[in-house]
Amino acid sequence: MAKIQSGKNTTKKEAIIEQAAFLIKTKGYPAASMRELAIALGVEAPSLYNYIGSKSELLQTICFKVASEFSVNLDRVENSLEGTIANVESIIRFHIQTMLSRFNEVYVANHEWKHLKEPYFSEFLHFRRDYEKRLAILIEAGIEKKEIKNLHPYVTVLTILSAVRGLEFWHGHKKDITAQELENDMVNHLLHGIVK
Amino acid sequence: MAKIQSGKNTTKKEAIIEQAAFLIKTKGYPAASMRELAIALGVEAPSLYNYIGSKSELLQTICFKVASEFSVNLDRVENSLEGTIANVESIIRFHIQTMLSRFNEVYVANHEWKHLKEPYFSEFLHFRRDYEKRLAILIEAGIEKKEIKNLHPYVTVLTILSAVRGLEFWHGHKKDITAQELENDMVNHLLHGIVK
DNA sequence: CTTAAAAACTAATATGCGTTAGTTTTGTAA
DNA sequence: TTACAAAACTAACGCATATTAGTTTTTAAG
Repeated sequence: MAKIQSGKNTTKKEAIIEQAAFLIKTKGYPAASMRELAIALGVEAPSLYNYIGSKSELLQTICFKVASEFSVNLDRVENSLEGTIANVESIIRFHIQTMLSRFNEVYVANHEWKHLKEPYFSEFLHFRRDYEKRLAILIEAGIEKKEIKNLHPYVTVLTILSAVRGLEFWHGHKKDITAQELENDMVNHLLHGIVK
Repeated sequence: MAKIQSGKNTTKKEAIIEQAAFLIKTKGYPAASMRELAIALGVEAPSLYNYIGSKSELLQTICFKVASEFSVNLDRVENSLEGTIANVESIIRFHIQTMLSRFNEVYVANHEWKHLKEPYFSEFLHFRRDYEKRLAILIEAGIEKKEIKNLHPYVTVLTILSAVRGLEFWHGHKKDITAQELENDMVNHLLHGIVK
């Protein structure tokens, strides 16, 4: 049968991962079958094992790649000399932009990580908690500097992260509003509220 | 083997649905097996079919029950004589309270509805879009009355719905903050922002 | 052209799934 | 005690799954 097609600067393994992200996002990890993945790549299922070790390895790769990118960005912000508001805004914008530009992978990392096997499941869970904790510390610093309202930091973090995660549903609405407007309005909402 | 236990005011079918909500939430619909559901109820899998028609029927029941409750609440708010801010606040609080008190079922309705079969899938999708549309109309009215900032209504709706949906992750943090504080802080954040 | 490795294939294994059929046990009312 | 229905059981069917083993085809270099 046909060969696995890979774009110019991507290996075949990366082509598989990219397609897997789309399929897992669409069907959910347990319902995403290797056969269907193979068909999408124009190949029989066992051929995939020339490139990957297992189905679960695909999920691991996607989840930890995304996690790493968010972590690196947070490193950068933590070392920034800006004020808390500017830092929080920067993080929100990064989340929105990453969500919109790398939709499939980010969606999978957000929703399908619970199907990771041990020890990856625990590792990912730990990463998530750590990420939230680091954000909460950022918020707390802003509260102490009286730049930010004294709401419970974890609630603030949860509200922000959940809101940006919800961009998954921004599909089919792309005509009404540009990505830039969306980003600006959501930042405005999360920082300053909607009450006039 | 043992009989299916049901609480005082619930039928056995309701006991099955309740346990199914927990299992589907935990494992995801495709990975939630009838055998495991049966074990949790102290029974063999085929015995469940004395009470239910199929596995997919369980998902349908859960999803549409939750949808109905949110719809009824929105009916009430739409007929309210309060201002837009009060209405939006009321809706946010309802979402938070329902999310916290009926966690399993709301989670399943939020995340597993994509595994509904036709025509239920389309029906549920239509309901969701309709619900968002009704909320957007509420927001638009507030903008016209100059009670609410002129942000894109759909972005506002998306931000609010996503934020409350994120309460799924508020577990293990229950010690630090009461449900009432959580509710108040999130409402405050979504209405007035975090910038001092 | 030959050769060797890469990459596809076919066939098969073991496992788990939802569900049905048929049977036995349990509970209740006459 | 008898009789009937509810609710459990065991066994099995048909199907889909991830993965492995072994084989053939394709590709590319000498």
